Amino acid sequence: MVTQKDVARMAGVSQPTVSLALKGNEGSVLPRATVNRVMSAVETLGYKPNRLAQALRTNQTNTIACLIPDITNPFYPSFVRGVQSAAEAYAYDVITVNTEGSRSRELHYLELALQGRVDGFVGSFFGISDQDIQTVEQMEVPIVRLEPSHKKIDSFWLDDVFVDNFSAMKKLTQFLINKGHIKIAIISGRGGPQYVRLSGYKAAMTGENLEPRMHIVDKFTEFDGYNASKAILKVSTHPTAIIAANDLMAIGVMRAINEANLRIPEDIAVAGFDNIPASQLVYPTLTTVERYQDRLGNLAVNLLMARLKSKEKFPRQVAEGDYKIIERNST
Amino acid sequence: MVTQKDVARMAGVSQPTVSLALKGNEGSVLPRATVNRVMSAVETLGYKPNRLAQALRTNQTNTIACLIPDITNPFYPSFVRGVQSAAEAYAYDVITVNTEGSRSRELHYLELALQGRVDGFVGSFFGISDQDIQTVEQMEVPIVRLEPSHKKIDSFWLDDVFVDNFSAMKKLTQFLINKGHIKIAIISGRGGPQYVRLSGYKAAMTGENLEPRMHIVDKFTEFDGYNASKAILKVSTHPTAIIAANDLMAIGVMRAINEANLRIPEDIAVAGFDNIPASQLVYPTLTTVERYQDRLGNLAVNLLMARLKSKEKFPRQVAEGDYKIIERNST
DNA sequence: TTAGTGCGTTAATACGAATTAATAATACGT
DNA sequence: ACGTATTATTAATTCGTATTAACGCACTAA
Repeated sequence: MVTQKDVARMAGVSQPTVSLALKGNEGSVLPRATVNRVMSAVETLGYKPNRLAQALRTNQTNTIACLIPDITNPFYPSFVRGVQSAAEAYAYDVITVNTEGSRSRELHYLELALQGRVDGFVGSFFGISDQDIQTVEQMEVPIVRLEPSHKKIDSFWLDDVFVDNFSAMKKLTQFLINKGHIKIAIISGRGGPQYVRLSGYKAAMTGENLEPRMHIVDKFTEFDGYNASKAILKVSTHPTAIIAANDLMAIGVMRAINEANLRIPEDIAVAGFDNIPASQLVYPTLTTVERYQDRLGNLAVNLLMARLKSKEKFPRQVAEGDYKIIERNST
Repeated sequence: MVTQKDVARMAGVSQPTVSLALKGNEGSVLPRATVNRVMSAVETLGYKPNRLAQALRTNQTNTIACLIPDITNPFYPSFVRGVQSAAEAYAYDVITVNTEGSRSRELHYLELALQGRVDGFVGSFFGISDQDIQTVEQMEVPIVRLEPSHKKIDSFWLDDVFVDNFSAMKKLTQFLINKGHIKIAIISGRGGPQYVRLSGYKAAMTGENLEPRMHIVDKFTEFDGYNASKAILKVSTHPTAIIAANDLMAIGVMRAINEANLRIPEDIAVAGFDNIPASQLVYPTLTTVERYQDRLGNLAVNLLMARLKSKEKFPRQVAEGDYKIIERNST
């Protein structure tokens, strides 16, 4: 492995000179001639700085960790991609980790920072609750969370990016109401983002004096959506529209409707949430809500970098991401 | 940040003693009493070893890089997951990188090793061709590639995992032939794995004295499959089965068939390749080929670890992964 | 008493780069 | 020619850990 010492020897200077030359501080310190000599030695030897050594000395790893519950969940890859491409622009590396959404694993991976492996975190923290914020605050490591709504807490280390799931779902519901639907059911979970979406739905329905029809599920796969709608369709006065709190469940809903020999959207309209890749591959294509995860990833990294680059602490930042209702053929 | 020095001070010993105590080499060197003293100091101070310093000293980062063309391509996340979970078992971290399948980016990221950031590589190398193998060989860094077929090359650093795409596609074609199909078309690209699959199809067809009907595409999205089948369906003697070289295209094919008011599978059967999540969400569900990417990820990491743990060079290893035809409702 | 033998511990050093403080070299003014 | 300012370069040290060689001590055997 080629080191600065080797470069120094070849250029006829000392190691510190090489270090200075490489930093390229606007010709103020080193004369151009020396820099050139060093640079050509760097070139011919193929020197690459050892980032570990740099990190050890400077206390900066130029690496961030991206924590997500599950990379095989179709929602996350594009978030990760957004994170990676933004990080790359800052010359940062990204370590992506699956936490399974478990608190202990999340806390475990936060130790990466204590091991001096990463400078900060970006990601979706399911398990870490308010009581852990103390712990996190003590670590003094910047974290940017991907959250389902605007949360007000005090912190100098926790920033958030979020998409307003509440108003997104409210708007989606309103969209169906405007299409003339009265009997609109929702299938949703009770936790995290799903709770927020549920509230959005409720707000829209009660706002129009319509009766909410809520079907709560514990898990959120296609199968769960399928099962829930089986029950919904049994009732003779079944709804004319079903909203699922995510696309996977919505696709399950569509299957159940198909099997009941009803037509989509003529008999029952269906809408989902997330705009996963599969949503435009099903037939009919699924109306859903796009959250621009890649942009969220970008946004998150930008917030993180602001904190990493700044020498002073500053109060928590919260950035809101866009959403958009994608109208397709299922409504 | 708590260091060994701090622990040493508290335990009333020197830093090297702490280092030795932590290594825990079967009580041979240090007496239990000292070890205990150190350990309790570690505990109360919450000491975490600085992996950067360790890496600098030992020349081992306990980190591997996972290079893939695109994390948003549904084929890869489960491979990545397999890699991560296997690596975690070895206490290795994984840096996942999108290469966009470009040779220059692949080569660029291989430099991570020269920067002392990773111990080895796992992933799918599209761009790196035979002439680069020399370069790679010189780097003396272990690499495990995910390949579409068994490749014979000489190397002490390049291992491969592969699924036999040739026989998989041959078998899939045979499966359709056995169902009584005579006119079977294929939509495929010409490069990489798609070429291998094309060959498998051809072998099966000519083996049964059937005329291959090959439709070559340049890109492999749903849209490309859709377009290609538009052309196929125009002909009055259209095939009774269409195979697409991947699921995305197959789903495009299904859409085209739907729009032509033909039934799947009664009028035309459709089969894909990859078993992406969407393949069981479409209607009808898609017959396809599962390649167990997570296991491939595991396998790849195992090969890599074998090389990392061994002190001697040994000849290239090639491991074959399983595949399985998943029969669903589209055939 | 002396040399020898383990045993437990530590001094010293290295890893590769960054940084501070200091020195060497040169230029400038009188 | 001399002092001073300026510029170019480097010696020395640091980051946190691992490792080797060496040290000191207690104990045994002669």
